[in-house]
Amino acid sequence: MGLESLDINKNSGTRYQSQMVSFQSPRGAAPKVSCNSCNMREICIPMGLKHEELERLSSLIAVRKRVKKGAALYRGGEEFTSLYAVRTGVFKTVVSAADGHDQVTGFHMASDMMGLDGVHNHQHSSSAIALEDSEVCVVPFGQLEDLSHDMPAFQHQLHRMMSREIVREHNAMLLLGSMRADARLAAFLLDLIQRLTRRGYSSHQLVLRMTREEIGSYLGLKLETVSRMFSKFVEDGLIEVKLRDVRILKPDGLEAILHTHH
Amino acid sequence: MGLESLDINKNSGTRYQSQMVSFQSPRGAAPKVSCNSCNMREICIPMGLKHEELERLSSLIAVRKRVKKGAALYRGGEEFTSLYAVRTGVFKTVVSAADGHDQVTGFHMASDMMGLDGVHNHQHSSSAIALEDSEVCVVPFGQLEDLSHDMPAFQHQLHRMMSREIVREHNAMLLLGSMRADARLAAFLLDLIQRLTRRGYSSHQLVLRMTREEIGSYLGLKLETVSRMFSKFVEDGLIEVKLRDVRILKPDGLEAILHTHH
DNA sequence: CGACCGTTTGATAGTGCTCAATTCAAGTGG
DNA sequence: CCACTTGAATTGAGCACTATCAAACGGTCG
Repeated sequence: MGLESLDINKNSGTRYQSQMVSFQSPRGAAPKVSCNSCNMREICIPMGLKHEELERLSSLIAVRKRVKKGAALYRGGEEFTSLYAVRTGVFKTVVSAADGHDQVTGFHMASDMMGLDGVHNHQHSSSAIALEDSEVCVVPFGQLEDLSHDMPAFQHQLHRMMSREIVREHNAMLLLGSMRADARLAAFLLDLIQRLTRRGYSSHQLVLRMTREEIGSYLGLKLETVSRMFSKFVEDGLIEVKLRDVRILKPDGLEAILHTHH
Repeated sequence: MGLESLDINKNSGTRYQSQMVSFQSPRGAAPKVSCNSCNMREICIPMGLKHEELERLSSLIAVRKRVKKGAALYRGGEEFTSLYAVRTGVFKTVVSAADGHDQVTGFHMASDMMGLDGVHNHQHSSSAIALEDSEVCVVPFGQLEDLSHDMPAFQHQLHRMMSREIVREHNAMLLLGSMRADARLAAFLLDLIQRLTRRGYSSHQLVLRMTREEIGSYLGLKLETVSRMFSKFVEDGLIEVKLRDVRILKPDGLEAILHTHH
């Protein structure tokens, strides 16, 4: 199921992913960037690119940017200039309805791309908020298009990323349009675990970086309902929950919920 | 609100849009294609392109394809080779859940693009079904990428289309995640009318090309609920409904529903 | 004309929301 | 260091909304 998500323990070890940040540079500075040495290169933009292409991509991504917890990387309505690849930390993206009420459209962790919705109309139609102190790679979109002119493989990679976003949202629509509360939360947890596992984290333990309310907003549920579903899963012995800490005891049990009720 | 939709009367005149098809060619044949002479060129792919660029695009789109009512243009799982621009008629796109149960992800009318979800993984992740006898322009994606190499404006146009799809789905998520049944249907009707108006059709009258069940699938509601909401709008004097024929009496009244309830 | 599909409408049940109170964790300031 | 504050999460009770089951109607097309 194409959902989005949070962050978690590295295997059963330390809680924060500080080990993923190989160096700390002065606040707000622009550290030298190399996609070659980034341990997300296998699943980030560089995926499948040749060495020379990777070099040129690195030269493009000259800037990283730090975003403190609660701060916005960009906001709806602002001019669109760049895409952003999450390097460390977690973000939520939210769209605002006419009445000012927000809805979370995704959670984004290391290697995830943000900002694609801004290409149309050259302004962001959503906001990206850091759920913890985070760092992103800044990818100027104009230069990205220039670069892709004479690098077909790279151009195609860009198209695949945009298409993946579309597929992901199709799945989100399927979830919002046809699943019950328990199935929504089960799908959410399974998606989360899957994405974390792909990044080398534990496949049975995770730390939620977002509130129950944010989960509910993403799943189309109220925060009380999310809390109740967590409690139900605990009662059924499927998971263990201590606030933001979640341990998956029976992944198959969660999987089964997706197929119950139609 | 970025929804999707059906088809309708041309102003208050004839019901079908046969006048939009300037010539009829033999069944299954590949009629000569010219974006220049297509009356959708202002809002289709060609939007904003210069004359020379338009010529090269036309040469790319050498084939049109007819799809009979109820038939599939493509199905989930099939190999992805081309994008499709609706020329006449209406389509629905549907994704299938693991349990075989479907969900409509969009309705597509003249000038709308379909198939973008197939770029990722090179296979279609949804199906496109014609809701009436229709015709599409076939756009081979590989050639489209080739063409965009040396035509920056064209490349950017492609990116904007993909981004627009993402924005549209964000709005669909907002609808599915936070609106009540009446607001969903009101948003659906308003989106429909807006899209039809942009294409030169009446701004207050339309013909639904899809069933109540398909509308419900798209809006995350059961067909009975859709029917009841129609009846409620009629009672309130907002619209007139005679099966598939809908007349919008008070657009502002529908608009107001979007803002009621929080 | 009859069969069938789509639509409408009614009665009832269930799911998730609303409102409200309580617990818990993590600050903050005296 | 503890009292206080604040924000998040849990839990309960009642209700609103939508789904479900069922029946009847209507339009279309063989």
